[in-house]
Amino acid sequence: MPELPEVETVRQGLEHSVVGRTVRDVEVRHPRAVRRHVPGPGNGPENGMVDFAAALRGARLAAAHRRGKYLWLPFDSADRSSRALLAHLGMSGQLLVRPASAAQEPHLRVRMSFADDGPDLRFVDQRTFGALAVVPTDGDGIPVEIEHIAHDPLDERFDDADFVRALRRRRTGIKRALLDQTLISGVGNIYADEGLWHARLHYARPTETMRAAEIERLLTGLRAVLTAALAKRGTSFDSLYIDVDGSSGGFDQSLQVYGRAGRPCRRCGTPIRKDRFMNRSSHTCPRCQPRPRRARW
DNA sequence: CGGAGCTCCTGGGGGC
DNA sequence: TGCCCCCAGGAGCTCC
Repeated sequence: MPELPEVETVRQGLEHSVVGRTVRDVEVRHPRAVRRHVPGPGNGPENGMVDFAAALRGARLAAAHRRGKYLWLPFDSADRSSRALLAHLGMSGQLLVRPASAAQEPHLRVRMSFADDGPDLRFVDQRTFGALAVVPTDGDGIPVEIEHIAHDPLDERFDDADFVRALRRRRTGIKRALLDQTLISGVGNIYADEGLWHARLHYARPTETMRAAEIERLLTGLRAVLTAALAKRGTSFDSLYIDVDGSSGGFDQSLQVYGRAGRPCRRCGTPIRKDRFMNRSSHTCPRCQPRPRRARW
């Protein structure tokens, strides 16, 4: 499940292997992969697959940026300066730099070749929750589609005091808030569970009852986990996440609660508990993270 | 408009 | 062995 450490690892790979290169050809092999692409006016048939490929052909990719779990590569020629290739990996999306001669992956969705005859960039996505699009960018160079995404907790622009205020105004449970990308970005199910364990907070804790010191403790825990995971190039829990070279991340060995149901808490030895919550799994230590009296879902 | 539920999707794995 | 169902979950959408 690509979250901040995984997406940032992919971004670094793209910066190294794709930035500065010019797209020669684009092959869209599955319409769902470009479902978020909006064909521009006067761009021929109202066919997102055709328009996406046409918009990308000939573009020189000038940089690789990330906001939360989104990646984008702005185009740099003058007439394309306000457009970018936007990518979200969803649950199982992979951006792979592969030799043009390499065999097709089973779930290859989009294939891009480059004018320099170097390796392809391939978008492979088993569960098809991910997507690519060519989109307009605003005056700050940010895709309009993702202006609503908050800064992530490793970003120096992230304002702790603003987050404390915004969180305490919410009327929901803390995990639901952590997964809301308009409040804090880059955190998904794995790192939310890990961060809450580090801060000894239960996922159903009502946000409006949280003290500023508890929220700071949570940010400290999240930052520790995200930083350590990034250093290991991410978590490859179900092997669907790999970086642009096809290598796995190593942080799954360091997970404290996620995927450890029934096994002892490494702090107190109590068996880790797994609950269904928000139509997904949540992992807690029942002793370190007691359920609040007034739980909020 | 904030909050919460629904939905998209595929392949691995467990149960029978 | 084969088949069915559950499970993994990010985020846009819809409804209240």
